[in-house]
Amino acid sequence: MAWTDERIEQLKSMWEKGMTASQIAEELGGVSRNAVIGKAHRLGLQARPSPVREGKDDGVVPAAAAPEPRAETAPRPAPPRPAPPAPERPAAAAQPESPATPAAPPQPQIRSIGPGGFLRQAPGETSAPIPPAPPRRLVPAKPSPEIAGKTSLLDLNERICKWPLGHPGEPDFHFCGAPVNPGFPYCVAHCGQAYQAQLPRRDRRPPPPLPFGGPRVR
DNA sequence: CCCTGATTCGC
DNA sequence: GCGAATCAGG
Repeated sequence: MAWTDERIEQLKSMWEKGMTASQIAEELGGVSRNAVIGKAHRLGLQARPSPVREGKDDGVVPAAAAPEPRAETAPRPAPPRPAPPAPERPAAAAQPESPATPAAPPQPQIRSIGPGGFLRQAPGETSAPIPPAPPRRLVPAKPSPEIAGKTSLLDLNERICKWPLGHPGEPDFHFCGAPVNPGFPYCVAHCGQAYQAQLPRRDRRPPPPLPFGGPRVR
């Protein structure tokens, strides 16, 4: 797969967005993680925090030695961590006890919950509109108990057995999940089922009689 | 083991 | 220039 201008642009963009070389390689397709890394370096893209980094040029660095800052080496920029801004929750509900504020008046107001957790205003209510609820943190849905601990479709990757167990649509449908026989999509046992040597015709077991007597002959 | 990026070196 | 092989840390 050639490094066309377009693919190089994609690589630059994804690399600068902080995607890992593996992710970029998978996204581009047709190239390995190493190819992406090699190309990125040849393009002079900014180095990323690497587990290897230093430690090879200095054969021996006593821990007590003066920490020489190595002016030659480019200053190591902080990793571009896209720190998610902590959503500052409007502290309306978190009001600490305020002496000047009397206890909240009882509000047996009947409200219903709209989609997304919005409080519906009662009909005819004259107060200011209720501000929308703050965005809620999304958490992964719990898997159904039938497939808890089983290998689901989303768990599949190149190193676990993809032999299906059960049938799609059934609540407990899942996949084998054992380590694959390297180079195959299945584990050794399921490779044995998936790939069978073809026997000479005379050695093949004749098919069992069909339960309904076989196709009608006229 | 898995992952990561850096480097090397034959092509 | 390319990228597999290798290294080495997390």
